[in-house]
Amino acid sequence: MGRAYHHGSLDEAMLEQAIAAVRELGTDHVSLRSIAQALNVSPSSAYNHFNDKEALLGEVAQFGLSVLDERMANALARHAGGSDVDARERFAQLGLAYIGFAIDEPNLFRLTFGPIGAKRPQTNPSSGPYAKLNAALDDLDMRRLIRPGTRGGLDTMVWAATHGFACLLVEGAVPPEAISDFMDSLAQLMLMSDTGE
Amino acid sequence: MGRAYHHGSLDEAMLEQAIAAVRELGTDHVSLRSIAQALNVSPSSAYNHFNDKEALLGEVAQFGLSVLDERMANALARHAGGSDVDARERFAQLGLAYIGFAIDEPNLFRLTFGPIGAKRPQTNPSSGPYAKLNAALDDLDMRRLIRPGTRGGLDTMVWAATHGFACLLVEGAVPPEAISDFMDSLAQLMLMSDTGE
DNA sequence: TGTACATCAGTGAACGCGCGTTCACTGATGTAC
DNA sequence: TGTACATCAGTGAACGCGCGTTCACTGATGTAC
Repeated sequence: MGRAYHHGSLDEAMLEQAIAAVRELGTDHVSLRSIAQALNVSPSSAYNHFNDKEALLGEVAQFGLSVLDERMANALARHAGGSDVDARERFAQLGLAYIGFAIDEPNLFRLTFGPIGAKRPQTNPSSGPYAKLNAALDDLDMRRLIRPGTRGGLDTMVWAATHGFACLLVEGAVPPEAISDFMDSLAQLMLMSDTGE
Repeated sequence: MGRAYHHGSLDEAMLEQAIAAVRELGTDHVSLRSIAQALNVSPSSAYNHFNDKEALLGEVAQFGLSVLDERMANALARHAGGSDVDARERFAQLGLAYIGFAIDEPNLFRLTFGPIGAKRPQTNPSSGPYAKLNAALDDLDMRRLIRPGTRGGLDTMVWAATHGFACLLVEGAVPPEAISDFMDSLAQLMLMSDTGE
């Protein structure tokens, strides 16, 4: 029970607490002092592990990105089949994972794609959300499921559309009921018609 | 020269000062006190004109929206012709106006579409940026320039795509050089091919 | 035209607060001999 | 196994700050008679 003088893993504890605080209160209402207080630790102890407040928030942003990436990976895994229908479904689920992240974690979403998160160099450009989107598009393209000649700008386009929709959703500019229409519209624009109807 | 005891139009002066401060520093670094100070007025005087800080920032957000709307109106006016080419050009310029606003006024853009701005009821749903986009799409649709059957979700889709691209641009996730590719890709997806190439 | 008075946009002091960060320090840990 | 010592993760007090908001007030303005 005796609280050790050395915490042992204060850095991890602080990051976890910061993540919880951002999730609950939003980045703007998180302070180093409140995090230290929540851990029964002096306000200055944070400086043994982080350069400053922004460094800690930066790690929270990175965590947010990893959560998004995990959600997208799960979405892919859930529809791993080899058929064209599976490929379509994977693409759709990737977008829904992105949007789901924004809905479930609005504060994390805002931090991850806000000024602090954007400043971070992405960990690995060959994995991560953007790479997953690109791979899904390549897959659709090889199957000749996207409109011929449109592959070029499609990654940025889909990324922007999905990200923008998620932003609008998070700020309440668009209601959640609009999600399925949005996904349908996106598929309709970029995919070859499947049913022929 | 003698400074009047009654300022005369302190409310307008404060709003102007707030706009300037947001533009320069970003919403997070604007305080009521600094605005009062800049106008050589006591910190409490703001409360004769605004309920609280958020009320003032809300008006700044509204101003931001009006700036965007004006830019879009100008874009339309610059290409008022009656041909199909003009209609296409109007649509494209509408998007570029949106993106240009984000680039030229990143802090205003963030405020306008952030939590504070989104809380505001839109002044008039029948004018404003969204209505302009809708009208431009209707125009294209009547001219049979958009892919048949895609009109339905297209307003939300284009709005999301443009907004998302602007967000990515503002946070530096995408370079300005990507703008023209983005616009091309958007046109390619939703418009009937014009040159037949 | 002159006077009494209500109005209300300003003042300035204060409340009470939390913030990020620095600094000299201390005490627990672990290693070298 | 026992001791000396370096390390460094913590402490706690302080610095210096700006913040939003309230409050009793005052003095300029404009209106009614």
